[in-house]
Amino acid sequence: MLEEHRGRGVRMVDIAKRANLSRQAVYLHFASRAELLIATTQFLDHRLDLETRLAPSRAATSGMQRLSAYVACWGNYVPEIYGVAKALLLLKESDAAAAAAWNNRMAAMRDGCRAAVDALHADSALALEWTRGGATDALWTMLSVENWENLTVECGWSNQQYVDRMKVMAERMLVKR
Amino acid sequence: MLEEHRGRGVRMVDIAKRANLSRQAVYLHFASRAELLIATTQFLDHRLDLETRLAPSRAATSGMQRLSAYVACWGNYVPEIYGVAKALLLLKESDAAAAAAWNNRMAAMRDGCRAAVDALHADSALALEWTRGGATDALWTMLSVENWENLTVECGWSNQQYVDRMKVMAERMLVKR
DNA sequence: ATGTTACTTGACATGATGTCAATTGACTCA
DNA sequence: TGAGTCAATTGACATCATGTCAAGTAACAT
Repeated sequence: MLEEHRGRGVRMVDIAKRANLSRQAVYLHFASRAELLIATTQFLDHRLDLETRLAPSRAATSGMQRLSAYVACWGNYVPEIYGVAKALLLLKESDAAAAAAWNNRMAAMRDGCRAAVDALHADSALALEWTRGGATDALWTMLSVENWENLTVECGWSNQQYVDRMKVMAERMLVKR
Repeated sequence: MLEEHRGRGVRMVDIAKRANLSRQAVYLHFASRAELLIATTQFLDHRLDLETRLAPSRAATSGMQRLSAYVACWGNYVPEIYGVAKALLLLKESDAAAAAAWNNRMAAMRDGCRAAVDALHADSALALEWTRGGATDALWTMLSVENWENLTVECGWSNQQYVDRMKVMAERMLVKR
């Protein structure tokens, strides 16, 4: 349902109906909407097997290859989690638990960015303008779900275009020439 | 008040109190919270004199200079409007009028991005990987308020760092070498 | 004296989340 | 067969913010 509605306007009563339950019964399973969304995210992560998807990036033998693989992995992952992610993103502004859960996930994503930047650095391929921290911040921000949303929904990029162009952007931005 | 609270949690009753008015009286002046926020944005734009601030960018004699001046202008503008912008950004998800107002402002910002990209193109300085449309999308997304928020608030960049590094990012990303 | 203007107070509707109490139907176990 | 447990139901209620409506008031102008 979250995918269908892009994370917006899905109420507890809608979820209950779809599960053939009363609204109140949902609270017998999840203490709050935030908790339900967080559990959904974890379920999705497990089902989509993020770990396996990350293998190509981890197996990369050069910094540039690692960066490219990471961007591709993430770029193909976002559309699959977009609905839940957006719902959590909206809730985060008013719910501390949702904010914590989101920040936690983003911290994990940031680790991937740092690993890619470190791999570039190890190859002496990181452009001289950047510190490793700064480059990680920049890459992490560029790859945000909000930016994916902006580029695909507002700008009309296909996901393939997103991945291809984001690879170009990341490489031009970070890699020494 | 919006600046103080970073655009979050400012209710009609708070605004009314600060103006020594009853909550209901505010509705004698603004039909809805959305309208009040939109009016506030327009007021701020006027007071901060965006047009004058854009002069250096318009006066640029090269594409690269124009890009750099535009990034600086925008990067110094965002922190001044952040509170209202964030409030509008939050409301946009649930209010059509707020969404329209926001999109309108973002369209204006996008024009600035396109002008910078066009100036690069006119100098034959736009990197070959980019179409003008694609480059505009990318620059526009990179300069989003959300990204500014991410880099300054989450990553702890000072605004000076934001401007300097964003110039580097934009240039590396878009300019041919 | 009359009307206008800006505002006040108090009451109410709406919509979503979340809580609570009482009840029901199915299943299990001694 | 009777007792207990479990999942769920219904209905009522609290909360919180937005937004609406009606009736009243104080200052001021003509």
